[in-house]
Amino acid sequence: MKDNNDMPGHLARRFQQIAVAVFLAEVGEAGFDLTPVQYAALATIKANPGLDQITLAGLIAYDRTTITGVVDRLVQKGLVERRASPRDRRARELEITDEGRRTLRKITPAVESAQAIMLRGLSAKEGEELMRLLRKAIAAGNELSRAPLRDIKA
Amino acid sequence: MKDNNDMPGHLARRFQQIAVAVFLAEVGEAGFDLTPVQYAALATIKANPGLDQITLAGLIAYDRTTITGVVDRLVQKGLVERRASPRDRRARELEITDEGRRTLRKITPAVESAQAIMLRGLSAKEGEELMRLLRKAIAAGNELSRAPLRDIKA
DNA sequence: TACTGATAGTCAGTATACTGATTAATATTG
DNA sequence: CAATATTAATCAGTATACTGACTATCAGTA
Repeated sequence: MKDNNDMPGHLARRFQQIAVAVFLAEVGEAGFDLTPVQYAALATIKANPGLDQITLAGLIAYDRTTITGVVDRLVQKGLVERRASPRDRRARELEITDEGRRTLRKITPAVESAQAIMLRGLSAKEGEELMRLLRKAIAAGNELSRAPLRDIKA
Repeated sequence: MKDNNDMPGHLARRFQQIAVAVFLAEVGEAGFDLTPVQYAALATIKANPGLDQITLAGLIAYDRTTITGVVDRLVQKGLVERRASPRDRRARELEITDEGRRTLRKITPAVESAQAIMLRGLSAKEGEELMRLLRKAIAAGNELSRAPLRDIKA
């Protein structure tokens, strides 16, 4: 009888569960109220000023229907501005605000410490190897989810 | 600047996302409508007849507030029976039904093939190593989430 | 036994994630 | 250029996950 511990799917779920908990704990202790998903979106908006929501979704592999709510909350917190694109009236352009920039800067130590904590059972070498294997498995499975990772359209 | 691909948290999320998509696709193709979470719960109920919801939650590391809904849906699908415990009037005992047993049996090939597909980018050795590292990281972080893995109380 | 604390389960509320549909606008093509 | 297809975004609906509160019950102790 196959145990849960032999199921990569179960291990994936469990590791993610811990990763989220650690992230929220570290960030919360630093005095911020930002989820992992919101953080990734905010950082990506900062790195790609003026991008639209579909591009944002592709860069972090979120579903397009999920991104709407995530951006809603970032806007509501005053960290991001959303405005109609002048080039394509279907699209919304996203821009980080000064407040968003400030938050991102101040939150970084907590985010980094969270990444360390979630690997605390592993040696540095093992942590690297885990990330390598995850990247490899993810690359092979990229097209299997509804929200694959996408490059910026040239 | 740290990339998403260097963040174990992001990789965890992405791998889990693919794992769920693959599971649902395989199981759906086999003609069943069962989520990974429901599958794990069902298998655990079968292996531990008469267990209560808190014990079930501990065995698969689900939050106790999540398990309520999961069991609701299993009961509604006729796969599980929930009844008051005679020993403890707070608790509910869970039992798999014949229909649940049948479903579990018929769904197994799809579940196994899903586990293989989500590792298809890795060699057998790499897949084993990924699972080992995940298990190790999870063990070290077990207490960090609200829903840690728990043994059955002796 | 009465009091205190712990436990099983649920509920309301919020956030991710998806399916599938819809609207509005843009792109493509006959 | 008119018909068609595609695309950006949103919406309604469902399923995990969690926080924090609450009820009912049980267990331990003064």
